[in-house]
Amino acid sequence: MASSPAEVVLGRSAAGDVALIDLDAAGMPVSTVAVDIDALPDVIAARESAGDVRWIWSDTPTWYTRLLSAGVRVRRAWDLRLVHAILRDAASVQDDQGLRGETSWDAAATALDDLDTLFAFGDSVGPPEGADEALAEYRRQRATIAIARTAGSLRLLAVAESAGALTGVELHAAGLPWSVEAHAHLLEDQLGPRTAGGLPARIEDAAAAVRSALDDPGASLDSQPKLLRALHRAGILVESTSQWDLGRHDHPAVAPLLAYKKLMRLYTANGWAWMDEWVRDGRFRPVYVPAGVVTGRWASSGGGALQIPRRLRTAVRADPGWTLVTADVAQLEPRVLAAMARDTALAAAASGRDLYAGVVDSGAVATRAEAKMAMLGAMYGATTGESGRLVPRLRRAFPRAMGLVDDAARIGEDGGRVSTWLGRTSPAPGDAWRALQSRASGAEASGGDETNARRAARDRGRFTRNFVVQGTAAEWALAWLADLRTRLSTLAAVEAPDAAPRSGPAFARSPHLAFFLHDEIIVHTPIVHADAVADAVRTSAASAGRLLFGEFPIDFPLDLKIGPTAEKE
DNA sequence: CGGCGCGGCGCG
DNA sequence: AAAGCGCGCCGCGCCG
Repeated sequence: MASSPAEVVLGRSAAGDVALIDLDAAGMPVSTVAVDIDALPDVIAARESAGDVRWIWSDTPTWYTRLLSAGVRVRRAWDLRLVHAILRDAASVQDDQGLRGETSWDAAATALDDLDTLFAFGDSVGPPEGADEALAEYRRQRATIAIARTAGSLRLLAVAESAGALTGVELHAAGLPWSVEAHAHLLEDQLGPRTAGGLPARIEDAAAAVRSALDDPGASLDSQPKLLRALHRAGILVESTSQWDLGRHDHPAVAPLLAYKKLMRLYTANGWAWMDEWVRDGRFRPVYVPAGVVTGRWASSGGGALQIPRRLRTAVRADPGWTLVTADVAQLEPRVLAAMARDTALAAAASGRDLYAGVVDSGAVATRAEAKMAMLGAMYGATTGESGRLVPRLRRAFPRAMGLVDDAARIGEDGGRVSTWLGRTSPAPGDAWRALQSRASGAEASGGDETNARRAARDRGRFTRNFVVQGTAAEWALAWLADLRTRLSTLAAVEAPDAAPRSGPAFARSPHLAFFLHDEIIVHTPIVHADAVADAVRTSAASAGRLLFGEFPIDFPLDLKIGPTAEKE
């Protein structure tokens, strides 16, 4: 059993430099040192090499971005802003510390644009940066967790969330190795040569084909209302201009229009302009926003990191002498659901490679496609169509798992709140929602009031239904990331110059995380370490499962690949 | 001119 | 083929 890390609070001191406050095991301050801001990276590096430290700070991007760019990496942190948000909303918390009243910690994350100026300690836009305020907030958080009924889970969540915050900053700093050559080749292949002004040739060709097929030389293809009218004039009676709607119609304009939309999407979302703006020195560096989604999932800002088309993944290329280890979890959400619900029948169906095949073997449905549709429908709250029709069969086969999501939905419909496995709690309904419900139950409620209220209640039920599953899956992924990050950091740097990465911070000279997307990771590694990295990826997945669910028999099989990333299917 | 809602579409 | 959850970003069109 490793001893607990030392705890050090970091914050601005009254004199304008940085205070490091060492805490004892009870969280009481035992000593304070003040250091000049320019000396901070060296001081922190020295403490890191002297022993295991958890750095307690207001906000990870604020502090860690500058440290990383000075070449200093830390192992552990406690992000007061992120943990505050968890505890503020957590249903399992008694707020006798007055934590919920400390609203200055509710401030949004620091904008990345501001990071360069933050260490001037001027007018900060983020949460309090002062060491005394940070210490007081940490003591509130510690005490709040200690008396919660689920102290162990909340502490685990706080630590995992903070490790995620470190990882998010590191992912941005390291970036995803991206070949502008491969990307440009794909663009030219699909769109034609880059043009100085006007649209690329393939897009113009498709547009001309559409207008010709519509017999409408002036048809606007980019304005939805105008396009809809043009389609109607040509006798194509679609209700929308979506590709699914269009695809159901058999008209010579449909194929070129779908092609136009596809090419236009590539051009506007991930074309040359995107490349120029987001790829620097062979790296795509999105801004990751840990816990940016209410469920605890990460969001991203800039570059659309969560929406890189699979077809563009061919532009992800390791540096010379390096390779990529790509892994994603097969059916993470239903596995997490099985474990949360302690549903041994679903866990048994999930055992091995493919959960959906296991569901078929259980006899609940006939085909893999039905199993997938039914399971997604159960977790998302489908009520109509084939998905809605199949869900009752899952209810009979897996009553515990389905009972868990059905309960979550009912609580949401009633205006209640639900929590993830580790205790992240969904937000309470807003005033408008409450007003709608009480108006509908009043004496002079109209039929319209009741319809609207019922629809809003069901909308919220679908949200809370999904919240418990999506949020717990996000917790599993955090645990996976955190454990993997630690394991990777123990793999030695490679000294061979031909295996040096082309760009990036110091820590990226050895195997490191390069991408994360909900249930998928990409590690950039020297080729000599690829097998060790793959082992670490698998081991950390197993470890994450045990950390959350103990000995409950659920496994989290990975699709893992060493080598160039390829588009799926 | 900027802000915002919407339709549409990419990702899990 | 799409429906049920969660996102971000694009262009358009409307508003002030």
